[in-house]
Amino acid sequence: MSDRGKPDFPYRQHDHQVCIEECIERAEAACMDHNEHFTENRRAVLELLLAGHRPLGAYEIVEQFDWKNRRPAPAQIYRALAFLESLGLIHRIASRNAYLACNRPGHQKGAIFLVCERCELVAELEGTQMLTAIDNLSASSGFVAHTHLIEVSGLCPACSDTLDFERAET
Amino acid sequence: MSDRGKPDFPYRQHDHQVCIEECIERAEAACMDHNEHFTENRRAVLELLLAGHRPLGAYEIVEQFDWKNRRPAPAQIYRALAFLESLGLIHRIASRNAYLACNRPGHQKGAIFLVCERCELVAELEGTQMLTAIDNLSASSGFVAHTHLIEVSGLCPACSDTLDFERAET
DNA sequence: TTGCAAACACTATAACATAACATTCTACCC
DNA sequence: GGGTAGAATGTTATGTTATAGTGTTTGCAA
Repeated sequence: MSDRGKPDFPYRQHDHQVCIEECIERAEAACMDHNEHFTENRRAVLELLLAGHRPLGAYEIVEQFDWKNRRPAPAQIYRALAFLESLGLIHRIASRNAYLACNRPGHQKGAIFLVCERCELVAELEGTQMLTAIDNLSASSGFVAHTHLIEVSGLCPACSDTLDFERAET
Repeated sequence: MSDRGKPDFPYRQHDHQVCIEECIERAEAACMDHNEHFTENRRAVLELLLAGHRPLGAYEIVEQFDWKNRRPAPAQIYRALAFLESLGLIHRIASRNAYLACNRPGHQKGAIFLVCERCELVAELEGTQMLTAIDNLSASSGFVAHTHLIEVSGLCPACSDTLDFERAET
Protein backbone atom coordinates (compact mmCIF):
# COMPACT_ATOMS: atom_id res chain seq x y z
CA MET A 1 0.00 0.00 0.00
CA SER A 2 2.59 2.52 -1.04
CA ASP A 3 -0.31 4.58 -2.28
CA ARG A 4 -1.09 5.80 1.16
CA GLY A 5 0.45 9.15 1.78
CA LYS A 6 0.20 10.23 -1.82
CA PRO A 7 -1.90 13.34 -2.27
CA ASP A 8 -4.58 11.79 -4.41
CA PHE A 9 -4.81 8.55 -2.51
CA PRO A 10 -8.35 8.84 -1.25
CA TYR A 11 -9.57 9.87 -4.69
CA ARG A 12 -8.49 6.63 -6.28
CA GLN A 13 -9.77 3.08 -6.21
CA HIS A 14 -7.89 1.09 -3.64
CA ASP A 15 -8.32 -1.97 -1.47
CA HIS A 16 -9.83 -0.23 1.45
CA GLN A 17 -9.76 -3.30 3.65
CA VAL A 18 -5.99 -3.40 3.38
CA CYS A 19 -5.94 0.32 4.04
CA ILE A 20 -7.85 -0.22 7.27
CA GLU A 21 -5.77 -3.16 8.41
CA GLU A 22 -2.55 -1.28 7.89
CA CYS A 23 -3.78 1.62 9.94
CA ILE A 24 -4.84 -0.66 12.76
CA GLU A 25 -1.44 -2.33 12.75
CA ARG A 26 0.14 1.07 12.73
CA ALA A 27 -1.97 2.06 15.72
CA GLU A 28 -0.98 -1.03 17.64
CA ALA A 29 2.66 -0.31 16.97
CA ALA A 30 2.28 3.31 18.02
CA CYS A 31 0.69 2.25 21.30
CA MET A 32 3.51 -0.19 21.95
CA ASP A 33 6.04 2.54 21.27
CA HIS A 34 4.41 4.85 23.76
CA ASN A 35 3.66 2.19 26.36
CA GLU A 36 -0.03 2.74 25.98
CA HIS A 37 -2.89 0.30 25.62
CA PHE A 38 -4.79 -0.08 22.39
CA THR A 39 -8.01 -0.78 24.23
CA GLU A 40 -11.28 -2.01 22.80
CA ASN A 41 -12.77 1.46 23.14
CA ARG A 42 -9.95 3.14 21.28
CA ARG A 43 -9.84 0.48 18.62
CA ALA A 44 -13.57 0.73 18.00
CA VAL A 45 -13.42 4.51 17.58
CA LEU A 46 -10.47 4.27 15.22
CA GLU A 47 -12.21 1.58 13.17
CA LEU A 48 -15.26 3.76 12.74
CA LEU A 49 -13.09 6.61 11.53
CA LEU A 50 -11.21 4.31 9.19
CA ALA A 51 -14.39 3.10 7.56
CA GLY A 52 -14.25 5.92 5.02
CA HIS A 53 -12.01 8.81 4.12
CA ARG A 54 -14.57 11.05 5.73
CA PRO A 55 -14.45 12.90 8.99
CA LEU A 56 -17.06 11.95 11.59
CA GLY A 57 -18.45 14.18 14.29
CA ALA A 58 -18.09 12.88 17.82
CA TYR A 59 -21.83 12.37 18.08
CA GLU A 60 -21.93 10.48 14.81
CA ILE A 61 -19.44 8.13 16.39
CA VAL A 62 -21.65 7.89 19.45
CA GLU A 63 -24.55 6.84 17.23
CA GLN A 64 -22.61 4.33 15.20
CA PHE A 65 -20.88 2.85 18.19
CA ASP A 66 -22.70 -0.38 18.95
CA TRP A 67 -21.61 -1.10 22.44
CA LYS A 68 -23.28 -3.92 24.31
CA ASN A 69 -26.55 -2.72 22.81
CA ARG A 70 -26.17 0.58 24.56
CA ARG A 71 -24.96 3.97 23.59
CA PRO A 72 -21.65 5.18 24.96
CA ALA A 73 -21.62 8.54 26.66
CA PRO A 74 -19.97 11.35 24.67
CA ALA A 75 -17.20 11.56 27.22
CA GLN A 76 -16.13 8.04 26.38
CA ILE A 77 -15.78 8.92 22.73
CA TYR A 78 -14.00 12.18 23.39
CA ARG A 79 -11.51 10.38 25.59
CA ALA A 80 -10.70 7.93 22.82
CA LEU A 81 -10.47 10.76 20.29
CA ALA A 82 -8.08 12.71 22.49
CA PHE A 83 -5.92 9.65 22.94
CA LEU A 84 -5.81 8.81 19.25
CA GLU A 85 -5.06 12.40 18.36
CA SER A 86 -2.22 12.57 20.87
CA LEU A 87 -0.61 9.67 19.03
CA GLY A 88 -1.18 11.29 15.64
CA LEU A 89 -3.50 8.51 14.52
CA ILE A 90 -6.36 10.85 13.83
CA HIS A 91 -6.80 14.54 13.05
CA ARG A 92 -9.42 17.04 13.99
CA ILE A 93 -10.95 18.92 11.06
CA ALA A 94 -11.65 22.25 12.72
CA SER A 95 -13.82 23.66 9.98
CA ARG A 96 -16.21 20.73 10.40
CA ASN A 97 -15.89 19.92 14.10
CA ALA A 98 -15.11 16.41 12.99
CA TYR A 99 -12.41 13.79 13.20
CA LEU A 100 -10.53 11.95 10.49
CA ALA A 101 -8.28 8.89 10.58
CA CYS A 102 -4.75 9.78 9.54
CA ASN A 103 -3.62 8.20 6.31
CA ARG A 104 -0.06 9.41 6.38
CA PRO A 105 1.27 7.15 9.09
CA GLY A 106 4.44 8.40 10.60
CA HIS A 107 3.92 11.93 9.31
CA GLN A 108 1.51 13.27 11.83
CA LYS A 109 2.68 16.86 11.45
CA GLY A 110 2.53 19.11 8.44
CA ALA A 111 -0.71 18.04 6.87
CA ILE A 112 -2.95 20.04 4.59
CA PHE A 113 -6.56 18.93 4.37
CA LEU A 114 -8.67 19.19 1.24
CA VAL A 115 -12.31 19.03 2.27
CA CYS A 116 -14.95 18.40 -0.38
CA GLU A 117 -17.99 20.57 0.18
CA ARG A 118 -20.25 18.18 -1.66
CA CYS A 119 -19.32 14.62 -0.64
CA GLU A 120 -17.29 15.44 2.47
CA LEU A 121 -14.35 13.32 1.37
CA VAL A 122 -11.13 14.64 2.90
CA ALA A 123 -7.68 14.24 1.39
CA GLU A 124 -4.63 14.69 3.53
CA LEU A 125 -1.65 16.17 1.75
CA GLU A 126 1.95 16.36 2.76
CA GLY A 127 2.48 20.06 3.42
CA THR A 128 5.82 20.29 5.18
CA GLN A 129 7.29 22.71 2.67
CA MET A 130 4.25 24.89 2.90
CA LEU A 131 4.47 24.95 6.65
CA THR A 132 8.11 25.93 6.51
CA ALA A 133 7.20 28.83 4.26
CA ILE A 134 4.48 29.89 6.67
CA ASP A 135 6.84 29.62 9.61
CA ASN A 136 9.32 31.85 7.84
CA LEU A 137 6.62 34.36 7.06
CA SER A 138 5.37 34.47 10.63
CA ALA A 139 8.89 34.51 12.06
CA SER A 140 9.55 37.72 10.15
CA SER A 141 6.93 39.32 12.40
CA GLY A 142 8.57 37.85 15.47
CA PHE A 143 5.94 35.16 15.92
CA VAL A 144 7.03 31.76 17.22
CA ALA A 145 4.90 29.10 15.56
CA HIS A 146 3.94 25.91 17.37
CA THR A 147 1.06 24.27 15.54
CA HIS A 148 -0.61 24.80 12.19
CA LEU A 149 -4.05 24.39 10.80
CA ILE A 150 -4.50 24.35 7.05
CA GLU A 151 -7.82 23.37 5.58
CA VAL A 152 -8.95 23.97 2.04
CA SER A 153 -12.61 23.75 1.20
CA GLY A 154 -13.73 23.02 -2.34
CA LEU A 155 -14.61 20.17 -4.66
CA CYS A 156 -12.87 16.84 -4.96
CA PRO A 157 -12.13 15.61 -8.50
CA ALA A 158 -15.22 13.41 -8.71
CA CYS A 159 -17.65 16.04 -7.45
CA SER A 160 -16.06 18.68 -9.61
CA ASP A 161 -16.58 16.49 -12.67
CA THR A 162 -20.15 15.72 -11.67
CA LEU A 163 -21.04 19.37 -11.30
CA ASP A 164 -19.38 20.27 -14.60
CA PHE A 165 -21.42 17.56 -16.24
CA GLU A 166 -24.66 18.76 -14.67
CA ARG A 167 -23.99 22.28 -15.80
CA ALA A 168 -23.30 21.09 -19.32
CA GLU A 169 -26.66 19.25 -19.32
CA THR A 170 -28.76 22.32 -18.83
CA MET B 1 -2.90 54.53 9.16
CA SER B 2 -0.86 52.85 6.47
CA ASP B 3 0.31 50.48 9.16
CA ARG B 4 -2.82 48.45 8.94
CA GLY B 5 -2.35 45.48 6.72
CA LYS B 6 1.27 45.07 7.60
CA PRO B 7 2.06 41.74 9.20
CA ASP B 8 3.24 43.06 12.52
CA PHE B 9 0.61 45.74 12.84
CA PRO B 10 -1.16 44.50 15.94
CA TYR B 11 2.14 43.91 17.68
CA ARG B 12 3.08 47.55 17.58
CA GLN B 13 1.95 50.68 19.36
CA HIS B 14 -0.63 52.47 17.32
CA ASP B 15 -3.49 54.89 17.73
CA HIS B 16 -6.18 52.35 18.25
CA GLN B 17 -8.97 54.89 18.21
CA VAL B 18 -8.07 55.82 14.67
CA CYS B 19 -7.83 52.15 13.86
CA ILE B 20 -11.39 51.63 15.07
CA GLU B 21 -12.77 54.67 13.31
CA GLU B 22 -11.26 53.65 10.02
CA CYS B 23 -12.77 50.22 10.25
CA ILE B 24 -16.19 51.64 11.03
CA GLU B 25 -15.96 53.95 8.06
CA ARG B 26 -14.87 51.05 5.96
CA ALA B 27 -17.86 49.06 7.15
CA GLU B 28 -20.24 51.87 6.29
CA ALA B 29 -18.78 52.07 2.82
CA ALA B 30 -18.98 48.32 2.36
CA CYS B 31 -22.66 48.33 3.30
CA MET B 32 -23.33 51.14 0.86
CA ASP B 33 -21.57 49.19 -1.88
CA HIS B 34 -23.71 46.15 -1.25
CA ASN B 35 -26.94 48.03 -0.71
CA GLU B 36 -27.15 46.79 2.84
CA HIS B 37 -27.88 48.62 6.07
CA PHE B 38 -25.26 49.18 8.71
CA THR B 39 -27.76 48.81 11.51
CA GLU B 40 -27.27 49.55 15.19
CA ASN B 41 -27.06 45.85 15.93
CA ARG B 42 -24.37 45.22 13.35
CA ARG B 43 -22.43 48.30 14.31
CA ALA B 44 -22.45 47.38 17.99
CA VAL B 45 -21.12 43.89 17.31
CA LEU B 46 -18.41 45.22 15.05
CA GLU B 47 -17.40 47.81 17.63
CA LEU B 48 -17.03 45.17 20.30
CA LEU B 49 -14.80 43.15 18.00
CA LEU B 50 -12.75 46.21 17.10
CA ALA B 51 -12.04 46.99 20.74
CA GLY B 52 -8.94 44.82 20.69
CA HIS B 53 -6.99 42.70 18.27
CA ARG B 54 -8.46 39.70 19.99
CA PRO B 55 -11.13 37.33 18.82
CA LEU B 56 -14.31 37.17 20.89
CA GLY B 57 -16.62 34.21 21.21
CA ALA B 58 -20.24 34.85 20.29
CA TYR B 59 -21.29 34.45 23.90
CA GLU B 60 -18.64 36.89 25.07
CA ILE B 61 -20.25 39.36 22.73
CA VAL B 62 -23.63 38.53 24.20
CA GLU B 63 -22.29 39.33 27.67
CA GLN B 64 -20.56 42.55 26.68
CA PHE B 65 -23.45 43.75 24.61
CA ASP B 66 -25.17 46.36 26.75
CA TRP B 67 -28.45 46.61 25.08
CA LYS B 68 -31.21 48.59 26.78
CA ASN B 69 -30.20 46.85 30.02
CA ARG B 70 -31.10 43.49 28.61
CA ARG B 71 -29.17 40.71 27.13
CA PRO B 72 -29.55 40.02 23.42
CA ALA B 73 -30.37 36.46 22.39
CA PRO B 74 -27.49 34.54 20.82
CA ALA B 75 -29.33 34.42 17.52
CA GLN B 76 -29.21 38.19 17.31
CA ILE B 77 -25.44 38.17 17.66
CA TYR B 78 -25.00 35.31 15.22
CA ARG B 79 -27.04 37.15 12.65
CA ALA B 80 -24.81 40.19 12.92
CA LEU B 81 -21.69 38.02 12.80
CA ALA B 82 -22.90 36.23 9.68
CA PHE B 83 -23.67 39.53 8.02
CA LEU B 84 -20.32 41.09 8.90
CA GLU B 85 -18.47 38.00 7.78
CA SER B 86 -20.32 37.93 4.47
CA LEU B 87 -18.96 41.42 3.80
CA GLY B 88 -15.45 40.44 4.84
CA LEU B 89 -15.47 42.83 7.78
CA ILE B 90 -14.76 40.11 10.30
CA HIS B 91 -13.23 36.65 10.26
CA ARG B 92 -14.02 33.50 12.14
CA ILE B 93 -11.06 31.94 13.94
CA ALA B 94 -12.00 28.29 13.66
CA SER B 95 -9.41 26.99 16.09
CA ARG B 96 -10.95 29.18 18.79
CA ASN B 97 -14.59 29.31 17.77
CA ALA B 98 -14.24 33.04 17.92
CA TYR B 99 -14.57 36.12 15.73
CA LEU B 100 -12.08 38.81 14.86
CA ALA B 101 -12.47 42.20 13.21
CA CYS B 102 -10.62 42.32 9.92
CA ASN B 103 -7.70 44.70 9.85
CA ARG B 104 -6.83 44.31 6.21
CA PRO B 105 -9.70 46.25 4.74
CA GLY B 106 -10.26 45.45 1.13
CA HIS B 107 -8.29 42.23 1.30
CA GLN B 108 -10.85 39.94 2.81
CA LYS B 109 -9.43 36.85 1.13
CA GLY B 110 -6.06 35.25 1.55
CA ALA B 111 -5.39 35.83 5.20
CA ILE B 112 -3.15 33.85 7.52
CA PHE B 113 -3.87 34.16 11.22
CA LEU B 114 -1.20 34.05 13.90
CA VAL B 115 -2.89 33.21 17.18
CA CYS B 116 -0.98 33.74 20.40
CA GLU B 117 -1.55 30.89 22.83
CA ARG B 118 -0.75 33.05 25.81
CA CYS B 119 -2.39 36.46 25.31
CA GLU B 120 -4.82 35.51 22.51
CA LEU B 121 -3.72 38.41 20.33
CA VAL B 122 -4.29 37.56 16.68
CA ALA B 123 -2.30 38.98 13.78
CA GLU B 124 -3.69 38.82 10.28
CA LEU B 125 -1.08 38.39 7.60
CA GLU B 126 -1.35 38.81 3.88
CA GLY B 127 -1.05 35.27 2.57
CA THR B 128 -2.05 35.48 -1.07
CA GLN B 129 1.17 33.94 -2.33
CA MET B 130 0.86 31.12 0.14
CA LEU B 131 -2.67 30.45 -0.93
CA THR B 132 -1.64 30.36 -4.55
CA ALA B 133 0.96 27.76 -3.69
CA ILE B 134 -1.62 25.72 -1.82
CA ASP B 135 -4.07 25.99 -4.69
CA ASN B 136 -1.42 24.72 -7.07
CA LEU B 137 -0.62 21.85 -4.77
CA SER B 138 -4.25 20.83 -4.41
CA ALA B 139 -4.98 21.35 -8.09
CA SER B 140 -2.35 18.77 -8.89
CA SER B 141 -4.64 16.24 -7.20
CA GLY B 142 -7.60 17.50 -9.17
CA PHE B 143 -9.09 19.40 -6.26
CA VAL B 144 -10.87 22.68 -6.94
CA ALA B 145 -10.24 25.03 -4.04
CA HIS B 146 -12.84 27.54 -2.93
CA THR B 147 -11.96 28.78 0.52
CA HIS B 148 -8.94 28.49 2.74
CA LEU B 149 -8.33 28.33 6.42
CA ILE B 150 -4.81 28.94 7.68
CA GLU B 151 -4.24 29.43 11.37
CA VAL B 152 -0.92 29.27 13.15
CA SER B 153 -0.83 28.82 16.87
CA GLY B 154 2.19 29.95 18.86
CA LEU B 155 3.59 32.93 20.73
CA CYS B 156 3.43 36.57 19.71
CA PRO B 157 6.68 38.56 19.99
CA ALA B 158 5.82 40.04 23.37
CA CYS B 159 4.77 36.75 24.96
CA SER B 160 7.73 34.98 23.47
CA ASP B 161 10.05 37.54 25.04
CA THR B 162 8.29 37.33 28.37
CA LEU B 163 8.60 33.57 28.49
CA ASP B 164 12.27 33.71 27.50
CA PHE B 165 12.84 36.16 30.28
CA GLU B 166 11.04 34.01 32.84
CA ARG B 167 13.06 31.01 31.83
CA ALA B 168 16.29 32.98 32.17
CA GLU B 169 15.23 34.02 35.70
CA THR B 170 15.12 30.51 37.07
C1' DT C 1 -51.60 53.46 2.87
C1' DT C 2 -50.75 49.40 1.37
C1' DG C 3 -47.63 45.89 0.48
C1' DC C 4 -43.18 43.84 0.43
C1' DA C 5 -38.72 42.60 2.00
C1' DA C 6 -35.23 43.12 5.39
C1' DA C 7 -34.08 43.04 9.92
C1' DC C 8 -35.16 42.01 14.47
C1' DA C 9 -37.12 39.58 18.76
C1' DC C 10 -37.90 35.46 20.99
C1' DT C 11 -38.14 30.66 22.20
C1' DA C 12 -36.49 26.50 21.80
C1' DT C 13 -33.31 23.14 20.71
C1' DA C 14 -29.47 21.14 18.13
C1' DA C 15 -24.67 20.22 18.10
C1' DC C 16 -20.23 20.02 20.20
C1' DA C 17 -17.32 19.37 24.37
C1' DT C 18 -15.75 18.80 29.18
C1' DA C 19 -15.92 18.53 34.46
C1' DA C 20 -16.24 15.70 38.22
C1' DC C 21 -16.33 11.62 40.51
C1' DA C 22 -17.12 6.62 41.16
C1' DT C 23 -15.78 2.16 39.60
C1' DT C 24 -13.15 -1.35 37.29
C1' DC C 25 -9.15 -3.09 35.16
C1' DT C 26 -4.13 -4.02 34.74
C1' DA C 27 0.55 -4.43 35.79
C1' DC C 28 3.62 -5.10 39.17
C1' DC C 29 5.52 -5.94 43.75
C1' DC C 30 5.56 -8.54 47.92
C1' DG D 1 -2.55 -15.05 46.05
C1' DG D 2 -3.19 -10.21 47.98
C1' DG D 3 -2.17 -5.43 47.94
C1' DT D 4 -1.88 -1.38 45.51
C1' DA D 5 -0.94 2.44 42.32
C1' DG D 6 -2.12 4.19 38.06
C1' DA D 7 -4.70 3.88 33.86
C1' DA D 8 -8.91 3.44 31.75
C1' DT D 9 -13.70 3.32 31.86
C1' DG D 10 -18.63 4.30 33.37
C1' DT D 11 -21.91 7.80 34.54
C1' DT D 12 -24.12 12.04 35.41
C1' DA D 13 -24.34 16.51 34.78
C1' DT D 14 -23.34 20.65 32.74
C1' DG D 15 -20.87 24.02 29.88
C1' DT D 16 -20.27 25.99 25.34
C1' DT D 17 -21.28 27.05 20.56
C1' DA D 18 -24.69 27.49 16.90
C1' DT D 19 -29.09 27.33 14.42
C1' DA D 20 -34.20 26.49 13.42
C1' DG D 21 -38.51 28.33 13.36
C1' DT D 22 -41.92 31.71 13.95
C1' DG D 23 -43.90 36.00 14.66
C1' DT D 24 -43.19 41.17 14.85
C1' DT D 25 -41.36 45.51 13.55
C1' DT D 26 -39.31 48.64 10.35
C1' DG D 27 -37.99 50.97 6.14
C1' DC D 28 -39.13 51.97 1.79
C1' DA D 29 -41.31 52.13 -2.55
C1' DA D 30 -45.42 51.73 -5.51
